Amino acid sequence: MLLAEDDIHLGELIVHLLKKKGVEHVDWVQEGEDAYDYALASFYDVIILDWMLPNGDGVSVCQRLRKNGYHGAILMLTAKDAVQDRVEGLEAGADDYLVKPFEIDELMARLKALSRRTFAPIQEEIVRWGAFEVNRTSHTLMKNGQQIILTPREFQLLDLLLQNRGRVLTRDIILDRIWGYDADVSMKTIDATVKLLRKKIGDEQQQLIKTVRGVGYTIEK
Amino acid sequence: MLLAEDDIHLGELIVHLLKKKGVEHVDWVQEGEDAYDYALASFYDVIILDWMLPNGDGVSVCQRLRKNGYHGAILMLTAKDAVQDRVEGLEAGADDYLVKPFEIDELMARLKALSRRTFAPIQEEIVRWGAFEVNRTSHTLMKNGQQIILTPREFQLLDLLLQNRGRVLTRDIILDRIWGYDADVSMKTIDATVKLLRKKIGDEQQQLIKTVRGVGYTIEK
DNA sequence: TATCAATATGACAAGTTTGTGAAAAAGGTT
DNA sequence: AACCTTTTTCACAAACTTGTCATATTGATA
Repeated sequence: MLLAEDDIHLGELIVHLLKKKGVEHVDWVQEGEDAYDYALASFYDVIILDWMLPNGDGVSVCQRLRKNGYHGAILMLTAKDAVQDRVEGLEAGADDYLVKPFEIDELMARLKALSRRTFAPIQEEIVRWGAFEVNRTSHTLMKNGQQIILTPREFQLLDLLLQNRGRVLTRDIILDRIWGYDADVSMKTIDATVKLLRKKIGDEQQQLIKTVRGVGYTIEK
Repeated sequence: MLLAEDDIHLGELIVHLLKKKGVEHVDWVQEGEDAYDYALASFYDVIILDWMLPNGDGVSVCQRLRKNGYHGAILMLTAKDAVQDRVEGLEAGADDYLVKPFEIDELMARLKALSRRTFAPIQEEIVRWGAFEVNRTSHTLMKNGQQIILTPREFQLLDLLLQNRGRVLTRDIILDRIWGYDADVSMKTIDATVKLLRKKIGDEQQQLIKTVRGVGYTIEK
């Protein structure tokens, strides 16, 4: 899930509550352009988009996202309650909106309703990578037509690396994204998971997942 | 599209405007029970449901519809604007709500947003699947011409998995879709039902219904 | 090349998830 | 009420995952 909200306090609160409610993965950006870039770079089921953002307002971000093929749900946050504004938001491609100030229960209820609705028309997402084919909907990995069964952690790690191909992910970031910022595990756990993943995909030579000494891990472009 | 609204004037107005806007087919009922019966009898993309209806109020109709497998969109009309009421509506399984009095433009915008989100592949009445033939109207299952009798729960589960072939369904989603958002049953119930279904279709080896550890269940494409 | 920190490796224990069968609970029918 | 079917729960077993640790290996640097 992606949250685009420039108010630091509200942003922190929402992220905190979402995690508490069991939302696996929340990214938070504070500017319109960032929201746009993140949304098209990664894959989000739902985007919570503030109406007013510095550097690219919510409505135009929403419009451009729809134009460029983003098919997940979009929930707009707005301080305006005029009918015309609501209509404008929905016309821009938002699926729902919530007027500030709102209660967190209502946000949760709306998110739930949205993802219930979003669930069906979600696009197949298949990432091809050399001899591999990663299917994010079926949670499967194929190598030359042969299925490789990954554990959840292994799949998360591969997915994360693949989403960031060409970029080196530091251990800090990996820990943050997979185990969560408040996880209580040692860095060694990452190395161990990398090891397991490498073994499963037959990468003992570290040709596929590269170690960048002193920095982290990467899958090259 | 189904409209459940007891106010004659408002009902006529909405039907009129919907037709004018090009909505092909609008059914209009004025009582809760009728709404319930109509909705389960035919297939509607969207149901517009007034919160207060004679003979079965909107919230309970909504709840029962979800419980009994209605998966289209539901838009609630309400005169109430308290946060708690809104949450109640969404919790009951509505996808959206609109507070009266509203402008027709907003209704149209919301309906548009809803049907964009709802758009689902047309449901086949008879689904063929290997040696099996599933009839979704008569709720029967044939294997090589031999009938296998499934209980309602078993059938719902098979149907849900089959509708989502190639996708892994998490326990959360299965619970939501079969038992309903507010079901008071443990996750183990799902496992138990899977077990029963597997036994009936002769899938003790889990070749047909696969377990994706840590994620959920799936029928492969 | 010697040294040191970073990373890899494999084994293990603890923790989770799923399978299984029996039994209880809930409904429906006669 | 007695009977039947379906649904749900429960307890335990089995299978699998995960994180940690001790130790080995590697690579950078002096």
